Amino acid sequence: MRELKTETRKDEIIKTAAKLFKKKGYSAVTMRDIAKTMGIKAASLYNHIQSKQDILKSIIIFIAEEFTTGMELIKASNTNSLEKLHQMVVLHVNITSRNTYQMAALNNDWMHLEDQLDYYLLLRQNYEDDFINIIKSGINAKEIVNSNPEIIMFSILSTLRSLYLWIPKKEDLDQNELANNLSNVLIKGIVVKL
Amino acid sequence: MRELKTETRKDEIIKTAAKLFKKKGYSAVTMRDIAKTMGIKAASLYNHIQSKQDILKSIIIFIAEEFTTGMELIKASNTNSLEKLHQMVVLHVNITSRNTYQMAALNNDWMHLEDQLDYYLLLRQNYEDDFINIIKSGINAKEIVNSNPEIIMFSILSTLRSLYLWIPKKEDLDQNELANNLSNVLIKGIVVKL
DNA sequence: ACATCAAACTAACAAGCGTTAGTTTTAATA
DNA sequence: TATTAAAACTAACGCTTGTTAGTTTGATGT
Repeated sequence: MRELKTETRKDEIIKTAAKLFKKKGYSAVTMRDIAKTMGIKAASLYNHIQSKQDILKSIIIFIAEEFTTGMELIKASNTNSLEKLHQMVVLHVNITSRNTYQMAALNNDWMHLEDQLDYYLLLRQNYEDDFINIIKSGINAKEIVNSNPEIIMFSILSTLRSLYLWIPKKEDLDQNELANNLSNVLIKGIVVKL
Repeated sequence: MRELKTETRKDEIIKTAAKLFKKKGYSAVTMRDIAKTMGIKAASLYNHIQSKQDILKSIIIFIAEEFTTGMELIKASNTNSLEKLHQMVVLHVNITSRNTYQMAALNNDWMHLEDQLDYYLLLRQNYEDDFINIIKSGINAKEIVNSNPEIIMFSILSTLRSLYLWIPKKEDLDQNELANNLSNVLIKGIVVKL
């Protein structure tokens, strides 16, 4: 009889692999590294996964689709552009807090995807298109300064994409406080207004 | 008689390697990849360099020391904190414009340094310490908002460290314009003040 | 024409890679 | 207790890796 497990052995392998990928990158991690960390032999991994590539795909596509889903909700929300940007900060803080290791792989190892590379690039392009449209709407509505929209997107997105490097060091800080501080800095800047 | 060459064969190897490291990461690039790109055999590389590790070290340490030198000049400059932050943006735009491939290796492959890892980490730590001290001075002088200095540093530094991903796509944009736009967005934010 | 020397070459190595095949262990079910 | 299935194991494969040793090439200066 088939049970409903909370975490399968495959999930453990993927989690362990993601942890190692964050530390050394996909290419530098061997199947023997992953196995040793789990206290088993490399060949045993293949009872649960199809290939090393299969592990990378599972990690990256899962997260990429979470971002896509989140962005759909933000687009559908009935709010102004600045509020949408705040929701995006919350989305990134939330996903990154729950998946620090996986976020490292998404950011650094996506180019090692094989079959799913085009699909990943499509999701990423759509996300960036949605992002820049929110910024352009904000400029049109005179909520956002009339600066180069690409520079604005680049600046904010770079910070959000680097969260995975920073969140694990600050486990005490709670998600809401971080998201609020961060969107304040990103949106209002840091200069004291006179 | 020894000539003074503008670019040695070793420099060409390092430049070629950096280009490939940016595309696939240090671990995924083989000596045969580098050689093939240059139209020679892998063994020939060893007439000019000591090891693969030697190439990585040359790339990363050179850039890290450029940042250290730049930061010393900024610290010594007789200006307020906001002006120092602007100078840091200029420093990053300048170094990144001249070394896009090398910046990728610095950001993504530093953990594969062996002998020089501790030295690199020291330079990075010193840089971040100097950075955060500038921010704290700005807060004390009431030039910068009294927000969490670590969040401010993280936000700005993430953007500056990601410049290498973005600059090569915008070869038309000139350095001064980019630096000015960027420090405006980072310092003044993006919200329209009423 | 000859010597020199940098920079290429061929050939090979030992170690490590992802992966497969077939076998044994383990623990729950009938 | 016997059966079954999941999940571990051993052993090995074909290939790629960084690197070395020794040799040939080709241009330069005397």
